[in-house]
Amino acid sequence: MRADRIVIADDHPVFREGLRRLIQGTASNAEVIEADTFRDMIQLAREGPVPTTFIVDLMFGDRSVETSLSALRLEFCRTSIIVLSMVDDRTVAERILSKGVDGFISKTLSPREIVAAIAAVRNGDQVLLLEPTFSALSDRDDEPAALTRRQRDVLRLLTAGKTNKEIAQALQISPFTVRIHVSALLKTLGVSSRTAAAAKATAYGLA
Amino acid sequence: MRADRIVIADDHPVFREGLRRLIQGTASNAEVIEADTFRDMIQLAREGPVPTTFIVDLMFGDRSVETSLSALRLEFCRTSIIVLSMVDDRTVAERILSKGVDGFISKTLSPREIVAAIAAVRNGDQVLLLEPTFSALSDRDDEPAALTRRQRDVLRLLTAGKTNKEIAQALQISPFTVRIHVSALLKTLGVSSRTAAAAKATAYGLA
DNA sequence: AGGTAGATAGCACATCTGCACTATTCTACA
DNA sequence: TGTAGAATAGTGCAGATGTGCTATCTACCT
Repeated sequence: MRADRIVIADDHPVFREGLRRLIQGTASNAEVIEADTFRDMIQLAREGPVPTTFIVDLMFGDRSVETSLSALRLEFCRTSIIVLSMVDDRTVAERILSKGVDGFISKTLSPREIVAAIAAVRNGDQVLLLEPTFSALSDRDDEPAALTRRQRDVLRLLTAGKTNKEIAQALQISPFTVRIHVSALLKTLGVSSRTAAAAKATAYGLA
Repeated sequence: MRADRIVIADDHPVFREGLRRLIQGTASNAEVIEADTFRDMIQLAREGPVPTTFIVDLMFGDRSVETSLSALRLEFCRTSIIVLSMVDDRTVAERILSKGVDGFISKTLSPREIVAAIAAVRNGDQVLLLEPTFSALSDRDDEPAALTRRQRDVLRLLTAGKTNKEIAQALQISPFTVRIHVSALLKTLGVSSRTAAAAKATAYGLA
């Protein structure tokens, strides 16, 4: 069994240190690395073996790392990502989780609960979400990037790795038409290549 | 809130029916659809609104649906996929989970536990747990498709949607060299386009 | 010493892709 | 009944992509 390699990123040294001690108390063989900025975390993660877990504070100063999570998820596909947050906002949590993060944990929980949640992600190899007062989830129909039905059809097949010709065949339309849809959805998604679109679709759970 | 649309695929009518009743007992407004083959499930899923949850038996007769799960995950990105299995094998579970499935639940658990696990996935939008005796996870170093180190570097960036030029810049090598690596990894992965490679990498947890 | 494999770099060629432009048809909506 | 938006189909063009070739350098194995 490969040793766990856990990278903690938080700009509060006290909290970070406390978390490190808590983790090492339950997983003594784990290698725990601390970073006080998101950038440092990436830097440290790229050195040496791929980390098994990221534990990231959502806010650094007044800046949220939310926009960087998709890229993090893409670059470290096999690493568990756990986001810690001071806020308990449900919509924020759902938005974060939709980026492919494995856990969203409130810092307001007790240390024991936080550690238990982290351990669950690490041991169970999956996901979980916390928040004390979560009940039902929202309708999910939150703006899927304003793609038309046909564009979504195309995006789905594109994300599956199909070429324009294959998409045309699958949807029984002309390859020319497929290109129109591809161009349109690239513009909407704000990217300039189909592979980037596929990456974004995967990261955001679109398609 | 959109109604849940749950598709159950299992070749044992009794189990299927029991599961349906259990689910409707806890989520009375859910639309539950039954299929007795994997193929039927896909067929039913493609008709009407996109399902919110798939609950799939791992084995149909003596045939495993394992190889079809990646395709399922790709086609239904926003649908929770839960795999049920008679076997408790840890390595099998991990292999299945690595395909992007949201849950792996043993049929040997009590009905109440199964329903709770399914409800957790459905409500929590993430979440899943499984197997009573899971402890540590394996080393994860199971043959990453025999790609070289450099090819993995390239694949990782490629999967993130980067162009050859961007990859070259990121890795500080020539675009020509990037193309060599791309060509090589395409051949190894058995695909013929970068987007297909990205799809495969995402589905198989490579990169 | 010789052989193999990986990483590097380049060239040439055919194809694919993304974009700009035009144009027709159909549906929904005011 | 227009009008707007979506889907359809096409052409032309520039740039990106994938493949096949050659070639050098390093590391490792026999």
